[in-house]
Amino acid sequence: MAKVDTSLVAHLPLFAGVKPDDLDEILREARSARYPRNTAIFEQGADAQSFFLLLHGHVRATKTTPTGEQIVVRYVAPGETFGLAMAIGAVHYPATAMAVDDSVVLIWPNSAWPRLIERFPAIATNTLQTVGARLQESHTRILEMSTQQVEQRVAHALLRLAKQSGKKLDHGIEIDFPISRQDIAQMTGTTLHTVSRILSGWESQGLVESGRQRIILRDPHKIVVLAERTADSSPI
Amino acid sequence: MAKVDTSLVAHLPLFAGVKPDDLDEILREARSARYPRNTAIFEQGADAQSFFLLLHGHVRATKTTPTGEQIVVRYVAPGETFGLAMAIGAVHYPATAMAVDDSVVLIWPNSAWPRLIERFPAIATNTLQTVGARLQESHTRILEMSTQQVEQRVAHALLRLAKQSGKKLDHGIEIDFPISRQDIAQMTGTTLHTVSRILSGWESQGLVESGRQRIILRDPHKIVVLAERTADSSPI
DNA sequence: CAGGCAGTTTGCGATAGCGCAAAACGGGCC
DNA sequence: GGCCCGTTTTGCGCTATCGCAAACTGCCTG
Repeated sequence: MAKVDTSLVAHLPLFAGVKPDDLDEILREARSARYPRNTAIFEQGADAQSFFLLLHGHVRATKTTPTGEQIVVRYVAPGETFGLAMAIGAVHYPATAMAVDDSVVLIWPNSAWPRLIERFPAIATNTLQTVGARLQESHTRILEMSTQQVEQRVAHALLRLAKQSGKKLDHGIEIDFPISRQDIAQMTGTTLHTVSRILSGWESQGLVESGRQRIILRDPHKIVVLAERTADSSPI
Repeated sequence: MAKVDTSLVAHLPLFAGVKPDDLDEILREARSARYPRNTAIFEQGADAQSFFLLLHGHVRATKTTPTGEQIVVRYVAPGETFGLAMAIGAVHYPATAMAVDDSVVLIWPNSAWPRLIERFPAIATNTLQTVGARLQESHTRILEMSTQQVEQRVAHALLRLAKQSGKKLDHGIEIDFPISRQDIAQMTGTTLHTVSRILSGWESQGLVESGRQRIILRDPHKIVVLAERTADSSPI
């Protein structure tokens, strides 16, 4: 297996406060793997045996109801951890992880976790902070779903994606991985039909340019305005 | 200040893996305080200076939008921690905490946190697990808001409250603190009007008995059935 | 290069739940 | 015991959004 260069991961929040020498030791416990686009990394409900760090690509975490309805929990960007079931005391993965682009991940066996945080308590602290940040994002999402109209929620979702994984273009920001209307619907609690209608509308106003699993924000500023507009703001 | 008996808190998840002698040392760093019903413990956006452990009573955490709309993030039951802004790397409290009943809390200054987790790494691990559990609950809530009708969401919310803070009666379960229609609306992403209509309907079927800030589940089993019924299940 | 399929667009009718308004209720406080 | 205020109930019209159906499109594959 190709060895992972410590310099590539040393700056990640997960390893803040860990000495470079130690980092090497940590990485030796991991193996790396490549997942082609549209392959599952783990399935909701499966025994959690490993935890992951995304090095390259993009991963979508989804949660499914017994009746088959699904939401997108989040998109994982390079440098972020996922599948931390062990750390948060879960025996099974609470969500399904799928590579939406060809992706490369580091994989630690769960058995490494207790040893890791014993030797490097900073890792526990760092993880607590990331999980805490995700908790706050979830609360924000709940707040949005409770108080905003669909159009605003879609605007927020796109802006967040652009911030997390946007590729700056000469004229606009492109979301840097394949994403469908359906995916956006599952991020915002609506249907792909409604998302399609909204994006069509925006496209005709020149706010976005989009097509098959592809979205470019041509006028991010106006989308911010849309996102912040309250229901009773004056139209036009 | 009255000293807190270690035996009262020794069994809490927060202190799992901490030796009784050490516990005493931990508690000496805290002070306790009493908050009468309907008083704020901290406000969203304020500088986070302390973190809290609820000993007695009930606390409601709410999050408010710039435009004044509000959701209930969660209800805190005795034995649970809240206001962990420091632990998750937040400088300001992300929510407002209010005592919904006369409440007694332990309060640690944030400055105690780094020392605490250094001396007792188990506390960091335990906190990571509780925060992780809350994250999963949030995801479940998002899933429900995305896929279920209001009636089912209200059913789920009441069942959760009953489980967390239900007082078993001869015939049913009473939610053990004052809670209004408005509160339930803010937990489920709807309006107090709709909650009122739903509860009225249930009351006429003998599923619940309720009044001013008071709810008794008279037939929890049927409410479970309601909660699980999918939109396309046959009526009656 | 043709075909097929996944993803997207669009129309149209149905409706759950909102928003507003007003009345009824109940409990605590003086 | 009576008053007052916060809470709850209920009616009614409205509309954002869903749900279904059908057509369209662009990409990838063979």
